[in-house]
Amino acid sequence: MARPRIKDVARHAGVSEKTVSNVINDYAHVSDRTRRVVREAIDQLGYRVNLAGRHLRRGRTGIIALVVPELDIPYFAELARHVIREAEQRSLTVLIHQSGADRAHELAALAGFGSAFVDGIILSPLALTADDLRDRVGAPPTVLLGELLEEGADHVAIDNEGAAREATGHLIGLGRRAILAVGGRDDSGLGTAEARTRGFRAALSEAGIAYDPAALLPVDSFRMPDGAEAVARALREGARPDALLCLNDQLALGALRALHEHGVRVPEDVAVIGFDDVEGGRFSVPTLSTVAPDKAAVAKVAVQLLQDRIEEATGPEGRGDGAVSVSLSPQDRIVAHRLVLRESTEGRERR
Amino acid sequence: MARPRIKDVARHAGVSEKTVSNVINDYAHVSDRTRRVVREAIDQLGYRVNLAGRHLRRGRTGIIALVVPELDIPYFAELARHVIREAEQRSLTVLIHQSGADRAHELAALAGFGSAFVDGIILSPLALTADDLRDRVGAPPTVLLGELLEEGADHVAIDNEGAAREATGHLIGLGRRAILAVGGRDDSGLGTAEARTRGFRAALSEAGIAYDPAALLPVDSFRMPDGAEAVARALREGARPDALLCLNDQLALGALRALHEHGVRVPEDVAVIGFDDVEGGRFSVPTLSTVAPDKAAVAKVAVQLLQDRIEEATGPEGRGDGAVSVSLSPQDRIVAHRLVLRESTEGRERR
DNA sequence: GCTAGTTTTTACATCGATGTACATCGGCTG
DNA sequence: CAGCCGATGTACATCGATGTAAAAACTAGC
Repeated sequence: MARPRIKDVARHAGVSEKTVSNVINDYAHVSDRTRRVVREAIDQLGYRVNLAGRHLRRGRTGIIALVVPELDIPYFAELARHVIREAEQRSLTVLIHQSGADRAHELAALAGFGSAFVDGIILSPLALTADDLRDRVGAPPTVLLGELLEEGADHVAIDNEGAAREATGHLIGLGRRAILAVGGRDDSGLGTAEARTRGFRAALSEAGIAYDPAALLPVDSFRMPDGAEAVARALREGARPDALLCLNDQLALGALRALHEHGVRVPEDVAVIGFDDVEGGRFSVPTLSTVAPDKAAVAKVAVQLLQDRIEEATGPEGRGDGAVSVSLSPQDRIVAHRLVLRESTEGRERR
Repeated sequence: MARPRIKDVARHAGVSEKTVSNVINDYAHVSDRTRRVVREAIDQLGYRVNLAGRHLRRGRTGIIALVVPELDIPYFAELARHVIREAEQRSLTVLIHQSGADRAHELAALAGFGSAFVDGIILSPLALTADDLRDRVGAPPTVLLGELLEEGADHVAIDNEGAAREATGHLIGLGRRAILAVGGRDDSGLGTAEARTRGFRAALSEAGIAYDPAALLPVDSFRMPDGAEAVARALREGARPDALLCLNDQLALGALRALHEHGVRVPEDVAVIGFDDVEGGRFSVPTLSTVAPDKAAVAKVAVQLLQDRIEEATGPEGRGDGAVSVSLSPQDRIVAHRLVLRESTEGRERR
């Protein structure tokens, strides 16, 4: 049998459609008796509201999109878990979208998937440029995760530069001097990797260690194979580091593997530290020291901020046009991070 | 300025709303000149179709939901990547939903999130019972991943029992006799873990090895900490296995860590094999032997099957009522798997 | 019993896009 | 040049739910 509509429920209960709607939406002025009759009709027919109709009328879907480069980079998966939890508490549904670190996909996401059917977007950009963020007429409210790409957008991040400086400082404190930055790159840009590279250089400079551009091992993406390859290549080419600052844990885990294959001991010969504090680093051999961002806080702040923007754009009851408003000044929110020291820098004795 | 509607574009271009709609939808009989004029108006106004209106009219959203227990279990993240890719090729958008292995959430997903706004669902169930799958009036078409829970539902899986038998056989072939199944459980049920446990027992029995129920190390969930704890506890309690069949790679990676901490050599003292072939197992120390399901095939078959069901339920052009149809017989699709042998069973020399 | 005030319920328009059915146009045939 | 045809374009109804405004039902007070 076809799915029942509100009309069917109304007929079945002998009331008007609007009354059924009122019951569904807990409108105050409905007599108990009517309410009961309608409820029964709903149960009997197995009626459930049609989101399309409601969405059209209300102008809101209650869905927000989380756009990440790759879901199978554990950091993003763990972050997604937190965002979902946080959104759920505010009765928002999260649509996760994988951009594949592809500019076209990220742009499509920014535009609301070519159709404004999400109320807002939390975007973790990799390939976007600052220009892409301008001129977003009609796009839904957006919060960026990671480094600020451009004035005028809300964003949530840790202090990447400071964190990298601390992590590098930790390595230096262990007496290491020949430190490579795996994933490091030219630090003039705006992204997260650039900020971390800046922190790396700042720490070297503070310690009076000369900086050699060859200390940056570039990678194509931030995954285990890339970390393993970059380190293997460096060793083959004669590099003799005594420490590695890996710009994320995946690179670090790949690096651990490469060091192992080359018979290099960690941390005795080479100390290794990463970023993100993913679960894999707590069970690797050796366990991985890392910069742990407060992921729950990132998620909480991002969802909160986005919800504020949504309400601002459409009014608390919806029925706005969903366009970006420029009234509130953009927010830069920094959340906490901390160093988590494990075997890959501190050795086994610490356990 | 408010978001433009089709009406605004029509006025701007000096044509009717329907003509604009025809252009948007690539209807054949529109003159080139009209098409161009409309396109220009669309660009100038920055018009994008409103999904709510289209959805209401067409009865389809082009969105399917993928429901997994936990996104930060890499297997599901990797699977999600494949499903997304596959769906994209069929111009479907994937909404990922995390059920937290929670029955209430899985039920909500089955019901289409309390509102039929997804066209179909791919569900990887953990906590559902067969009963939950009955009586799904009005719910969208659904494809299950993993073992068959109940006649009458479409599902896609590998031959879990057979795969477990092969994996166990491999361990036995290495001369191992004292094999523990990490994550193993009472094998009378219908889930994936149960099927793998059956395969484990079958292999033991074929090899004439006596089965001791203590060989099953139960876990609360299938993550690294659980694997590490289960194995650590077994060792503390005096177990002296020479091989571990771990029901997924996360458990195996946790087990590797626990063995390492107890000074047990892998694979010399204990051989370890897992399931899923996640990326972490290719970089662990030692690398992890595993049963590799053809994830791309799982995704492909699942999306394909789901799309067929959707068309069947609503007609190729949409505008159906989205209710479950019982006309086509339910499909049981088995996809390929293979053993991937790495250091954790074969040792270093193989590389 | 009637009026004023309040609560409950209803009819109707509306959100935006698109299918249906029909009107119009230009060109071609005989 | 009438008549016909296919190609284009349009008016209108429709999808389902809900806001608005007003009618209906009820209550209380005199």
